[in-house]
Amino acid sequence: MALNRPGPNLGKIAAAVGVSTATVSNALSGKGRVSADLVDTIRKVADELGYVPSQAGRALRTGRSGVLGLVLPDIANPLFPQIAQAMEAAASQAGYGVLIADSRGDVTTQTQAINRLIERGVDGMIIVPRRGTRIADIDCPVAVVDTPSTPGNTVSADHWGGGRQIVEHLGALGHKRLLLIGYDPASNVQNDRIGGMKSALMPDMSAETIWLKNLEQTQGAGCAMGLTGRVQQGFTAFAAVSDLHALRALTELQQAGIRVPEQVSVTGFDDLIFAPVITPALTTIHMNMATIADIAVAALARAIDATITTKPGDKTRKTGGTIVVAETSEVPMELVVRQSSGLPSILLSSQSEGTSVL
Amino acid sequence: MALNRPGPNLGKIAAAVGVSTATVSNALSGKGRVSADLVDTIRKVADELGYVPSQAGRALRTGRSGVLGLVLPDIANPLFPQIAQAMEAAASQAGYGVLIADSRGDVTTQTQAINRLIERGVDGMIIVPRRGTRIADIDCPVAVVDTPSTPGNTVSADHWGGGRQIVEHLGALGHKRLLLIGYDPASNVQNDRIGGMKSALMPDMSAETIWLKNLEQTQGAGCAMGLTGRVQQGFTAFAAVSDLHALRALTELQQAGIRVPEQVSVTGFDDLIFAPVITPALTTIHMNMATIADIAVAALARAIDATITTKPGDKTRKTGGTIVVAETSEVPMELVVRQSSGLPSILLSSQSEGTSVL
DNA sequence: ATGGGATGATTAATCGTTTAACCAACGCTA
DNA sequence: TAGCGTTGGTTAAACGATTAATCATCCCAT
Repeated sequence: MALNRPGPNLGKIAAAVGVSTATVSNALSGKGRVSADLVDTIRKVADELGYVPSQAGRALRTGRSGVLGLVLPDIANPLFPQIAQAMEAAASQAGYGVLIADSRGDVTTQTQAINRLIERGVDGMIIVPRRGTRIADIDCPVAVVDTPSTPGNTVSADHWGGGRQIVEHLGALGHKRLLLIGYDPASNVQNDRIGGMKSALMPDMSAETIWLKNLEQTQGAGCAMGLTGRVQQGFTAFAAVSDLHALRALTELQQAGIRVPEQVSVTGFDDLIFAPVITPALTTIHMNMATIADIAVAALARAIDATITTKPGDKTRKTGGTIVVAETSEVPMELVVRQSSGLPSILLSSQSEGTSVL
Repeated sequence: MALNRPGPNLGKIAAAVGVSTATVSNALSGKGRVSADLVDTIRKVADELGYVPSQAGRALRTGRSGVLGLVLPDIANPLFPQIAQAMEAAASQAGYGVLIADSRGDVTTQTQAINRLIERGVDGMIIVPRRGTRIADIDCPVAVVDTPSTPGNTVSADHWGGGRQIVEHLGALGHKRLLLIGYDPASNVQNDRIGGMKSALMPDMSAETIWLKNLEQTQGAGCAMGLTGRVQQGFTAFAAVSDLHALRALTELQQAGIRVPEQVSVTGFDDLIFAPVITPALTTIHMNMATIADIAVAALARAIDATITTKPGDKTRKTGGTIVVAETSEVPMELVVRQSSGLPSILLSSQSEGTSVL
């Protein structure tokens, strides 16, 4: 049967020019020794014929597929678009394709997804881990993108530093009592963000932390957070570890008639798509995904290029489990001040109240 | 050089069992004629050796990569996670991998992205088109997922029907004056949603449509929509073509002290991740992405299997531009009634006002 | 003039899988 | 027992690109 690809191959070009396929290959790759004008001729003919190299043939010969696997704990995560977009851009810039693997929140599914990627012959993987992810027994270079405190983390945003910035901002505005809103206490990222927030508290400031996941276990998913009570208790700022939870807090407060930012401030994390367009626009921490992706892909590419130099015939070679390291592992986050954070009502009451209505 | 893959290949299994590689291939694929017990032996040995077939070798021989390309107009679109997740699931179910290509909103970039996919040898593509997308000159099966009114659409949600459902719901609640909120008047999907909404208006109902993109061109991105004025004009329901815009409307109304759903109702589209957790939870239209993905992938797989039967050596074969068709092209959407829609204040005022406070 | 580098191209092997074509038995019928 | 279909396997040729090894020139210095 042997289904032929529609386009021409090296042999066709070689025949057209009147040289050997090896020369064509060398000319196009610029590797061997080919005279300058022959290179030109070959390039031109290749273009005319609309030649596109067969990745399959190349992959078979070189043992490299030119494809990276992107393993995500849950594609449904609202942050995923940013990650996928940045990784795809960085990878295609570096000449790689991106194969996605979603584990839909399940560890077993994740293992299967990783195996499928290996079967597809990816040259490397970018893994955004979930607690419980088994990375050890993957036999290709792996870049781990989580948070600096995670062992083996290759590169990530400086979540701790982001937390600091948020609280420094709120502190500068004069907020004293903060409610820190996390979702999953088992998440490294969220813990780092909260940890950073706490570390930036000035002596005259205090903070309490709630974890929505725990709350939802008793009160059901999407339950109210009881923020009205918190406001009465004197909390003036609500700092969430994600814009999603910040939005949840914001709408709950608005619904209760509490004015943001006049009475209390709300801040998020990640600068999700809705952050700038809601009213009031959300003060949040922006993540420079492009930089993170560039670093991750570059580190991966280096590791992949390194494996190519291993001696041929070394069948017992174990590139396995190599978690790639990058020179920079922490990418700073950026505070984006919008309308949802402002002077706390305590301070305003000493001035004429309501002057800073949006 | 010839970098060897770490694992065993067909030859290794063949040597271990003492048969030819062809027999091993036949045994594992179940194609040729191999005795039942020999199949068992081969399977067992293959397992023991941890054999994983080389996709590169297979791809080279069969001309099929086992990979589908997923072309998206803009990964940053909040609906993308759903699409990617569903497509990945459907594809891996059908034995395909998914290579992503993002065009970051640009048509030129999209063309390049499509070309990269072709170079990578994808067997087929799933394209969520953008106006201006050139599909004609793609030489592999293509499934187009947009909206039924788009020419060449393979499968999509019944956006028109979804629009109908929303307005029927609002009509049943007693709303008479509706503001329909679109973003981009050039979007087929949005036009169908709006069209469906209008088609469900009862004789005693009226609707006006605003397009945010036009608004933003004069007033800047993320500008206010002036909904307070609309409420004063007597509009009691705001139906957006996306949860994102519904959220924008909702927060703007809440900020202005207008109560939802007591005074006015707000509805969205797509059931984005924040829809159920905000206050009030958003009434919206849910899209059955899994079904759409299954249909798209199945149609694609059929077309791919069909090309394999074309005679070998047919170098001039043009599978090109074949937009795949599916038996079902419209998948119904589902109304999800939550808290953001309710009886309009006009009706409530005849009863005791404020009884239905959330 | 002749050995020795460059230079420029070719030859042929190889990656791992699939599959058409062929072949050797074996059993069965005529 | 010659002929024939069936069963169970082997052989060998692809697929397309890469690259080590080889070869043929030509040039220049000794």
